Amino acid sequence: MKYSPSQENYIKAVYHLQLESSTVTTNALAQALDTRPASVTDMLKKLKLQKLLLYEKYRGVKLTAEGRRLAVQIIRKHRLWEFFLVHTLRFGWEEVHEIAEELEHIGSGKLVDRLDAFLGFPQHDPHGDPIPDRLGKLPAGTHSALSEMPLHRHAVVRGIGDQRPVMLDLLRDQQIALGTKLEVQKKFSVDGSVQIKIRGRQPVNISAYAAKNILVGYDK
Amino acid sequence: MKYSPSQENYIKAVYHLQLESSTVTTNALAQALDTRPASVTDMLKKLKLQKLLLYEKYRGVKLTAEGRRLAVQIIRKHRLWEFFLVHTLRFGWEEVHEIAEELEHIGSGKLVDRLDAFLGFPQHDPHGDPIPDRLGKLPAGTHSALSEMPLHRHAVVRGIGDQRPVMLDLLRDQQIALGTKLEVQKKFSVDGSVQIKIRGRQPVNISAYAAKNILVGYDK
DNA sequence: GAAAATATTTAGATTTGTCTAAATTTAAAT
DNA sequence: ATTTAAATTTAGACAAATCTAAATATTTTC
Repeated sequence: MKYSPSQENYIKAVYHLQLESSTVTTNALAQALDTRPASVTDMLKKLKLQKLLLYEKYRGVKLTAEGRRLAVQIIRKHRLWEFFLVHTLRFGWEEVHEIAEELEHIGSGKLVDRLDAFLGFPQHDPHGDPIPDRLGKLPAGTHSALSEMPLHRHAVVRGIGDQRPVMLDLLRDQQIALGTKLEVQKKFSVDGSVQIKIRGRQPVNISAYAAKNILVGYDK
Repeated sequence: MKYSPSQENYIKAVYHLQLESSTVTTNALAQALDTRPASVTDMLKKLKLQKLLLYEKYRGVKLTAEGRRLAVQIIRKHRLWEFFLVHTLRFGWEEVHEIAEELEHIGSGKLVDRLDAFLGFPQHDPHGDPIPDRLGKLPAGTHSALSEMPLHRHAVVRGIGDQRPVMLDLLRDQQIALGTKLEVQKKFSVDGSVQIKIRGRQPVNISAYAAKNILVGYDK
């Protein structure tokens, strides 16, 4: 199936927003896509017909398996092109996003796969974001900041960014150490803080700064 | 100014057709663009408003200087991407046209120029067609494909694109060699073949493929 | 739990690029 | 020089993606 750039942008936006809260609102989409809520409603109806997402009016929206598959392929293209722009064409990492927004809509699957091979199957783009492989799988045992974690994904603390005593002090206080298993339950967009759950304990809040410096790994 | 892919395709088509006969008809465009004559008329009106072409109803169409500039930039992108696909990503030369049709509409001018530099400023694409430089100049007079020649201009064979024995065999048969002086008398749009005249001989026909791979020089 | 505030959807319009069918102009043929 | 044929344009319609303004739901607040 072939989708328009606009449709692809909607699917991608839903995917990204779903990482922050599992069902996505019309307004959030309108803001992310720089468009009007009414336009979002219109498009959601079309995407629902194409079975790319589940949508009940006033109830928000979720991707179907097919929608997720599509989103991941678009993200794969985006990140591979960014890698290409920075490492092959020597663009600065700040300039590549906009160009990749266009390139990600180029159709040919063979093109992406050849590009992937040419680049040496990179696992992370220039911003540190993981690049899905041909089958949509993220690099195994990925490290990413706690602040970047999708909700409810089980993860293990693998490293600490800021290792100053003040930071380690905070971690000790919260009983977080290498190997601690946790999941993000909620994200507060006001200040970027996250609420995490560790089995057998009460949920606790972690500031945006700390969350950026707690590196976690997860499988699949 | 930013133009839609559709507008760019029209401009490109006019440019190519103008090489065959200096004013271009509605029907020829409809055929080239695989669309209806009525749609062509509609679009020509819009492109005229944008001053990309000169159009008087029933009288056919011609590019303005600005239209020509745009066409050359699109062709530049197309051919650079084709070169990239064949030489960097190792596609076969038959498969690249379709993908380049999409890539040529990517906006960023910086992207094209970086790509050009990365590829080593190639002067001809994998089909032997000349690649305009950043300023729209074709590789210095000396190397233009026979297929790109305007009618009745005197030229001299300066190089051969495809140098395989099968090609050289054809050239020997037609008594065409480096230094042969010729002119194009007619172009057949059906198959892209050209009729050439060499002084003291009968006119002969050269296929589109061969014409693209016979590189000729002419002064100014 | 009703009123106020916010979020979402509908209704109707607009723009871009396309189409079909009919009308008109130009070119070709007798 | 008419008539016929071919090419081109107009008129009116349609789908995609968007918008504004108004109507309706939902959520929040008191």
